[in-house]
Amino acid sequence: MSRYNAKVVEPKWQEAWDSAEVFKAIRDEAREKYYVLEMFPYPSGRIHMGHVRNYTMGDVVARYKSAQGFNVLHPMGWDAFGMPAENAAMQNNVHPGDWTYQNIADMRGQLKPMGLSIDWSREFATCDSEYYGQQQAMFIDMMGKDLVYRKNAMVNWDPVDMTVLANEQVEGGRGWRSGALVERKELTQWFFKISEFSEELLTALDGLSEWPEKVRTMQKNWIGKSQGLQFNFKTIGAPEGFEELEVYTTRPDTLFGASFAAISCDHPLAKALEANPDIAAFNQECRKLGATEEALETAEKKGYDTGLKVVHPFEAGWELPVYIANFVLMGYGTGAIFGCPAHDQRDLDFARKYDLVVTPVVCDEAQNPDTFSIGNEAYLGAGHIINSRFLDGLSIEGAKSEVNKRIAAMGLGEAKTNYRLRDWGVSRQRYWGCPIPVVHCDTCGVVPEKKENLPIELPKDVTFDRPGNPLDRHNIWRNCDCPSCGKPAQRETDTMDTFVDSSWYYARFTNAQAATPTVSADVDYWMNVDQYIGGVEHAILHLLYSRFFARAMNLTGHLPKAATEPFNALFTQGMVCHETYKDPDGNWLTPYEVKPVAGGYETDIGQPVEVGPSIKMSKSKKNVVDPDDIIDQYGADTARWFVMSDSPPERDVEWTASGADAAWKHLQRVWRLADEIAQSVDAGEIDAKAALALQKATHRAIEIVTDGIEGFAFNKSVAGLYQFTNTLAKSKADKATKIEAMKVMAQMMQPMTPHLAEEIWATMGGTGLVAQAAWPQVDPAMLVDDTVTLPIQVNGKRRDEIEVSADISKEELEKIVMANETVQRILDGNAPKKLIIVPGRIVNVVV
RNA sequence: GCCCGAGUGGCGGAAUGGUAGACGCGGUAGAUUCAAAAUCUACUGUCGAGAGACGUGCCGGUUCGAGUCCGGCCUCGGGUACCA
Repeated sequence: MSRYNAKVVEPKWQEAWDSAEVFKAIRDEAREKYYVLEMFPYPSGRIHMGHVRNYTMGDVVARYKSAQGFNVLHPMGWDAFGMPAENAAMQNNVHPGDWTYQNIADMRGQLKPMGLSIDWSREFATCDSEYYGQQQAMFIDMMGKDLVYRKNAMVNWDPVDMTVLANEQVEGGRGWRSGALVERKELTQWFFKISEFSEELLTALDGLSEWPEKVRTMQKNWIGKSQGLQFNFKTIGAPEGFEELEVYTTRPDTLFGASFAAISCDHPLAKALEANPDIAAFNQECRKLGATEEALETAEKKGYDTGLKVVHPFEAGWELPVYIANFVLMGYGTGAIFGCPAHDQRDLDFARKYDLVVTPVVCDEAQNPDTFSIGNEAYLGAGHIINSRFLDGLSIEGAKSEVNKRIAAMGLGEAKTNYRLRDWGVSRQRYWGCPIPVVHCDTCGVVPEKKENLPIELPKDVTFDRPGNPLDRHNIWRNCDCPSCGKPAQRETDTMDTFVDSSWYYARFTNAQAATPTVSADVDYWMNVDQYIGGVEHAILHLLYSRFFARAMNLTGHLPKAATEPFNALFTQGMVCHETYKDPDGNWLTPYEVKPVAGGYETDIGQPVEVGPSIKMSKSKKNVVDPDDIIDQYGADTARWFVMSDSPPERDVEWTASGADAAWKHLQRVWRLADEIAQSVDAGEIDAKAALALQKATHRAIEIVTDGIEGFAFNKSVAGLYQFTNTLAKSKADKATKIEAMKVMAQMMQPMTPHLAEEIWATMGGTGLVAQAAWPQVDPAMLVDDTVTLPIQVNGKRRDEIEVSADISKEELEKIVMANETVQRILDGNAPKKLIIVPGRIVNVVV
């Protein structure tokens, strides 16, 4: 018996595919295309199980679609800019570029042996100047279409390192390196006008029928459309220029329940009041809260009474105090609100703390309006208006429109639709990113670079011995000629958010070497991505930015109108999780640095290990496991088979080492079976019944495996293949029938275990490569069974089962059921109340 | 805090509102072997001798019938705009 040796077999077939250029995607208008794309990886240096799972899923789809006759595009690239490269530069004194390209080489070296059906000729990294130069060209085009602007925005500022920090680099309000308390600081930064597309991005979600509902819901909530009222309060005692305070509210119906007004610490009025040292100090304290929404929302609600008042618009003598409050966001609405504590939990918490009036103005229909009062929980439900003069008795909706009408008539404001979605700040004060291609000229102001000067390449000679952006202190690079007047000028030193890089890479893959961002013949043919696959963690930012960018590319002539929604179908796979470990000093440990002991883990030097929850594998938490061991030990097919088994693709998986061995055993078994069949000799009479049974099982397997792949339930396809293997192993059918069955097995296994499938295909005498064979077709006649097993329930509980012919009549079935011993015993002479028959499924006797 | 998910045997998981636990791991017993590995066969949710009872995170509801639908919770995970 010949043995299956993955180490020999896998490279052999990979070479065969390469030399036949099986996976090279060639534009061919005569053929229908299919574009499969997995979210490209960040080149951290090692592939992990998440990558293996993600790229195997994409590969299964790509190979399956190819077998169905589509002209498949399945490319790969690298999301190569970003912070880790700069961190490595600081820690290990390596250049971010060298570090990144070395990582790419390492990871490519790990990916290629997996036998993925990728067209590697289209590979690029976003840090290639050929790529980011085209991105700069599009930035300039977007400036031309007025999609880009500058404004002030907040960043995390480390006052010791004198540098901008990412949110991730702020831990408990302190800078991760310096330990200094982080402040919010205003900087002039570049923005894309994504908010101009709020409505469009929202309504277009309805057309994304092949996206998961949860992703569309998350994006909808993120865009956050709200109908409200924007109006002015008259102020009393405010500095000059602040005679009015403009607020935005989604609850104008609760205006008579107002008990205070509140402004953000970044509101112009709050800043104007900073002459008062107490207010300056309070504002400063608020700014130390950090810049994230989470930090602001979970912080204890605090306010400072400015002493100013605003006048209620419907009652001249009614004055409300004006607070500066740490929970009011400058970035949403007008940065000022009125608080109605009875019907907003945050406002209520605030009012209880500062002892403000709480007047209910919406009454629960189930309550008595005279006694309805608010405890420590705001009332958010439906009801009618009370305590509100001319609004009393109205519904919430009725009151809203009445208030809007009166405010508009008084000339104080108007109804307004607001969106939570903010413009996309793309400025990063960092080196390892795409330089923003503009020049600052004393004469001409801010001007775009000339396209013929692109790419504006990053200078190589930089150092990371000091914090901050090396571009800022690289005077040779910074100094340039103004593209407009030719006089000496200075380059912009901000680079772009890496989300920009990943917002159009899918389009670049359609012609990765072009001298323009895209080529219309190629985007026209290959776009859209038919199946996009990636993690749910990208449900909002990456996917929303990509949807915006595709629209911007359409407006600047780089994508056709048909590609403004670039991803036809989206599948979000679950994450690969692992426990986290910390040593007694609180440093993260990798799973390789801990060893199991009774009751837990300890370090190499015997220190106790604190075990944390199982969470998304990430470099920063060090809970990453290498798939290399499995690939080395068992081969790529085993690794691929293993990650497709068991867990449904959309679910998170917890990495465990057991099970890989089982996958390997199964593949060995299939090979052994194929080998036995090839060497077998028919003896005696041919068993026609067994042959038919095997043929039927084959077609049932085709149905299960096909449905599994179509439905992104690869684990069910795998289970079906296990079952089919068991059937085939036990079959008494003749050799020819078994060979046919085994050939179908090879075709069905090909997307998941392509190397073994080729080997079996060749052994069974298949023509050509199984990678190029057509997908097997189900013969519906082979799926029909003569008899069917029906469970019999009594009162919904299963009591017995009967075997009946598949086309039995209802009357006949009733007779059989009533004659059934178990039913008779339970009925005990009584007549049944009801008999429910679901044809082919179940019988339920109701007593 | 807010938004979005998930929760089923010892474990990974299966189940158009219709036999809960397919398939795999692990376990037990047996065959084979000088012995072992490998392989093959059978059994394997819990309780119970059995009939049967109980079982899908918790509480309640709809239904002839609920893991599945509805309401209210709990726990865990993802996102929260400078991690990618």
